[in-house]
Amino acid sequence: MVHEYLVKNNIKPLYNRVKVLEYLLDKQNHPTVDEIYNDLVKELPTLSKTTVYNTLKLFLQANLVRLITIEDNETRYDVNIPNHGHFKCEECKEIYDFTIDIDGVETEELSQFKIKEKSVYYKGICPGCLNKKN
Amino acid sequence: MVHEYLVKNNIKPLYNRVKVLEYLLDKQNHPTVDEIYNDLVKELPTLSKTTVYNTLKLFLQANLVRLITIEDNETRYDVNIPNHGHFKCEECKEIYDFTIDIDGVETEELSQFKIKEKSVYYKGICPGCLNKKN
DNA sequence: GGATACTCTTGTAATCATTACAAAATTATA
DNA sequence: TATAATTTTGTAATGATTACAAGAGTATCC
Ligand SMILES: [Mn+2]
Ligand SMILES: [Mn+2]
Ligand SMILES: [Zn+2]
Ligand SMILES: [Zn+2]
Repeated sequence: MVHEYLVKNNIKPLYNRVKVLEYLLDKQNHPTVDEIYNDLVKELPTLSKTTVYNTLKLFLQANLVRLITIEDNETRYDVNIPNHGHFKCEECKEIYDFTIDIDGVETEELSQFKIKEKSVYYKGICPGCLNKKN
Repeated sequence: MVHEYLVKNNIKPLYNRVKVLEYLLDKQNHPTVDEIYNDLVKELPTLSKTTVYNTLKLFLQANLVRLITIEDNETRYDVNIPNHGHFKCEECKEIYDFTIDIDGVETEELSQFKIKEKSVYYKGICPGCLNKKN
């Protein structure tokens, strides 16, 4: 449960925080701050966008969420699940998850480096959009 | 030679364009627009930042360069070389290239997807910064 | 419970990278 | 050389993110 999960990660489970994390867990949507804010403000009319930013920064520091920076002009957020990459469709802009065993790839060049985080982003066209083109 | 390389890619080899591409090829630096501009303006005093943006956009469309979006607040550029990933050191902020055979990784989940571009970003601490810490 | 201190939230203003745009300069075409 | 097309430039507009201070909420202690 989200409440306990926050406590376990040393984050006070305040109302807004629970709502933001629940949002990220429910909609596996890779949302922007604007999307999070616009959806949540319906339920939480006094919510401010700054709070969404603050909350996400807190979650980032605690490694509960991670940034998705496929595009240089849109920052998206995702719950932090290991061994999954992201595919962004150039047509419909949808972001798909896919499992990838990136830890299984050899990178002996980096043997002296301390690796803390790995990101894999693909771009292209999704099956749905490929079909529409034919 | 840069001049011919541009011609071959259907890009008029105008003076600024040659300079920007040479800059990217010489300094394997993964520079920001600001860094490119600030360095080149020494040689090209009338250069404008808009031109740097325009030129890079052109190169992107022609697939001569690619975006590096490791951080959400800094867009960097790199000459487009296949099968290499980027490691960014959290301490010194340096971005290191490393070779990675990402095409060798199985992703049968994406068998119906048309993949056009793959990016791999790691974060952590580089050997130099690890040493300083001890 | 009530006073006090601490933390969180909010709204507005500031910042900064990028884009839009139109005029000036350059280059190509005839 | 004239004319058209493209490129460059400088400035203004945009938009996402951050800074900041006041207000609201929460915890602690008596
Ligand atoms: Mn995801
Ligand atoms: Mn590189
Ligand atoms: Zn699609
Ligand atoms: Zn370092």
